[in-house]
Formats: sequence, C-alpha cells, structure tokens
Amino acid sequence: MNLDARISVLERSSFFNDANRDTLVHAAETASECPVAKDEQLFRQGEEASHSYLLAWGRVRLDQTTSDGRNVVIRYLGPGDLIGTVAVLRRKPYPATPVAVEDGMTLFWGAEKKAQLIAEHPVLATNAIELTGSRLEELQERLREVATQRVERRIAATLLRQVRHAGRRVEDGVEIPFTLTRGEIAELTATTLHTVSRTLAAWEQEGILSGKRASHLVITKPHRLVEIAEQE
Amino acid sequence: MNLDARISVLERSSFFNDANRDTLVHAAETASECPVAKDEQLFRQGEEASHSYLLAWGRVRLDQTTSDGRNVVIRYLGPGDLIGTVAVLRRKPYPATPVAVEDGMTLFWGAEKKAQLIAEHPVLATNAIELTGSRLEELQERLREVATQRVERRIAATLLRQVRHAGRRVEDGVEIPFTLTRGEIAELTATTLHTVSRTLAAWEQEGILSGKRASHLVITKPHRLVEIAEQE
DNA sequence: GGCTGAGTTTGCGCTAGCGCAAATTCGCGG
DNA sequence: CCGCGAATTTGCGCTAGCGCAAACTCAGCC
Repeated sequence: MNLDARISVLERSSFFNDANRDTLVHAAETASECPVAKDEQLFRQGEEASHSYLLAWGRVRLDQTTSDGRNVVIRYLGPGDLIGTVAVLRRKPYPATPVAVEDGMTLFWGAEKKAQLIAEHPVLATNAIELTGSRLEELQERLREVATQRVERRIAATLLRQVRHAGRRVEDGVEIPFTLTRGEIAELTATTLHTVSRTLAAWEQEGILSGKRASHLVITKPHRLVEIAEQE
Repeated sequence: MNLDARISVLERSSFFNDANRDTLVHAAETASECPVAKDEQLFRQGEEASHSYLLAWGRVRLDQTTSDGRNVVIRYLGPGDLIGTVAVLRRKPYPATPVAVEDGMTLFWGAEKKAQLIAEHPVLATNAIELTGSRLEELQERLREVATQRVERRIAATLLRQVRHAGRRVEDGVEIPFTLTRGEIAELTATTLHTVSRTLAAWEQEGILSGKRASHLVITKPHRLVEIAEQE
C-alpha cells in the first residue's frame, strides 16, 4: 500500500472522522502494514498491549475466553475498525483475542507512536472517546438482552446487529458478508450451538433466512426478524 | 462548597488524574453544584444529554430500562465518578437513569463547558478514554459471567465487585457502604430477587455475610465468597 | 405507638433451554 | 475423488432457576 492507499483506508475509518490532511498523512506515514491470514490471531488476550491496529480490509472476530475455558464473542470487526487501541492507550493487557475470519490487511502502530498521534491530533482523542462510548453502548444493549430476553429474541437481535454493521443488499434480501457459524452465534448470544441450530433451522423452514457453513447467512425476511426481536 | 472544597473533590476523581492546578481551577470555576436527594433521578434514560456530572459525595445507581419495562442495574457510582459525560461528549441521548441511593452532592457542567474543558486540557481527554475503557472492561466481564456462569457464581462475583469498588473494612469483615437490596442484586446479576434471596439466606446461614434492607451488607468471610466466585 | 408499604423469605410447579449422544452434512486438502 | 474433521442437525432426559403465591419482617412516617 502506498501513502495514498493508506490515507484512503484511514479516512474511511470513523477514528479519523473530521481529521484533516495533516493528521491523515502523519498517521499514514507512521503506520506499518501487516497482512493477516484467516484464523490468524493478531494478539492474545492477556498479553501486554504493544501495538494498536486498524483493519484495512477483512473481518476479525473478537474473542474473550473465561477462566474455565469457555468463549464469548465480543464482536465482529470490519474495515476501518480499531483493534487493541483502548488497551494500548490504557497501558493494560489486551482484553480479547482478535481472530481473522478471512484474509485481510491491517495497519498498525506501536504504543508510543499511537499515543503521540493522539496527543498531537486532539480530534483523534475525541473520536476515540466516541468509539469507546459506542462500544460501551453496544455492550450495555447486549447485557440488557441477555439479562431480560429469551434466546430466540436474542438471536434475532444479534443477527440484526450484524446486518446493521455489515449487511449487504443482495438479490434475495440482506447478506451478512462473513462466515458466521451456529457456534459463533451461540457465543454472541449466551446460548448453545444446539439451540441456535434448532432456531435457525426453524427460521430457514419459515423462509426467514438461509445459509450455513461457508455460505453466508442471507436474511430474506428482515422485517420478520425485527418482529421476533421486538416481541414480548 | 468554596473553590478549594471543589478542587479537593475534583482532584480525588480519576477523571482529573495528573491534571495540573490550572486544570483543576478551570474545572472548579466552571462547575455548578447540585445537591441530589435519595431516590432522585439526575436525568432520565433517553433524554438529550445536556449536562455532565461528577459525584462529589453520595452514591448513585445507574439503571437501564428495557422496552418491556424490565430494569438492569448497570453499576453503582461513588464519589469522584462521572455521570453522563460520555453521552454529552458523544452528543447522544443519555443511555441510563442515575438514581441517588442516598443524599449527595454533584458538580455539573453544561455540554459546551465540558467539551471546552476537555479541548483545553488534553489530559482530561486521555483520562476520559481511560475511564470509558475501564467501564467497557467491566461490562465485558459481566457479559462473560452472565453468558457462562450459574447464578451463584454471578452473585458472588457481583458482591466482590462492589467490595472492590467501595468496600470498607469494619469489625466483622468488609462492608458494602450503601444499601443494596436483593432486588438490586438481581438486576445486577441477571436473575430474580427470589433466587438472590435464597442464595443470600443460605450464605447468611453459613456465616459468609449478613445484612438486609437499610443495614448494609457485611461480608464476614470474603475468602469464602472468592471461592464461590471462582468455582467451576 | 400503629400502620403501611416495601423488602424478604419460602414453597412449589413448571419450562426454557442446556447438554449428552448420535447421526448427518459438507467443504477442504491431498 | 476420497477421507476427514468440523459444522449442523436432531432426539431426548434433566435441571437450574423462573415466577406465582403467600406469608413474614421491618423501617419510616404520621
């Protein structure tokens, strides 16, 4: 990636919202590139936070593992999303393990460079607060769902969230443009893969959605899914 | 509160960590004071975020209500904690309703003044990221607990969290220095008040803790509670 | 001091959904 | 093309804990 390509990637990220040319150039010049292969981990939960990443393209799943070995999917990240930035700024260990769900490319900065970038460009600090706040809001929403809703609603809400983040219109409806297994949906919604499988099988029968394994989920009746998510 | 008293309040808040005298004075001079009475709401979830608060003393519970009228307790706030700041900075509606659990006092700033404070004192932006990140981390932890743990463990973890945030050594053990009802514990741990009641009754019988209603919970065997929180 | 309402406790029936087990499917790599 | 492993599906027994109902407790207010 040359400088212009990098700048093009950066200006599409909300972390660089309202950033001027100087900021973009500074960030582009100080960044390094790192391709990431499917299933590769950028870093591991618990490690010292040494680098902060921005996903140029590809998709990444953010996993947290519990002390008894269970996994919770925190979120899916797409192009323009930051990875590891808050941990770097806080000088805390990484709280999660980002796993690439497809081949991709990242730009990354060492902790010092990132802190300097933010110190010299206050708009980036403001944007970091915005982004962290946005993550906070989403987690609050998820906690509310898990605390108060049955599984079906939660699955519907989770799929709609992926649609909102990354959904793509296709001929039959809306596609979630990355691989999402029943197991992963289970780890996003605090349930088991068996329950997800049963639920999705029923919805597939009903024509609400289709897709499994490497074929991406396609929501054919999004309004139906919204109804399910909002039922009492 | 005179200026020195305000400064004393501010410098004890982690939002003002590493802030110099100028910053503290600026913040103290531009703040207004608002006492808050037990059960009073500072603002309501969904309202436009117009003011940002810092709790000088007292305790506040942060509630989120779902569309079907159920309540989730997001966290308890104590002296030095910010209330509504992220929403103000993000120019989003308030995501929660802060309810005073005892009489207290707040300092507050209008949105413009707060944004200006942060723009003129970059250390505050850094601290805001730190604080938001810390909230994020806690919510991730709670989500992991709800997703993967049985109720008992969750209750234990929740009580230990209050102890860590606000616990006070007393003669018999560690006191949680604010009123925490079984219903509120239920809303913190995604369970029902009946289950909390049963669990706490058993633990009280076992000598692990004591206290109900207006009498604060006292954890008499904290190590036992840690064991429960960490069991598999 | 008495009353009241909110908080706590307890019994118990019920079920959502967990988790075991096994069968089926399918995508990928050699 | 075949084998294999991971993903998906399906049957089913079981139980953690929900939620209804009712009784008890106690703090605060008049």
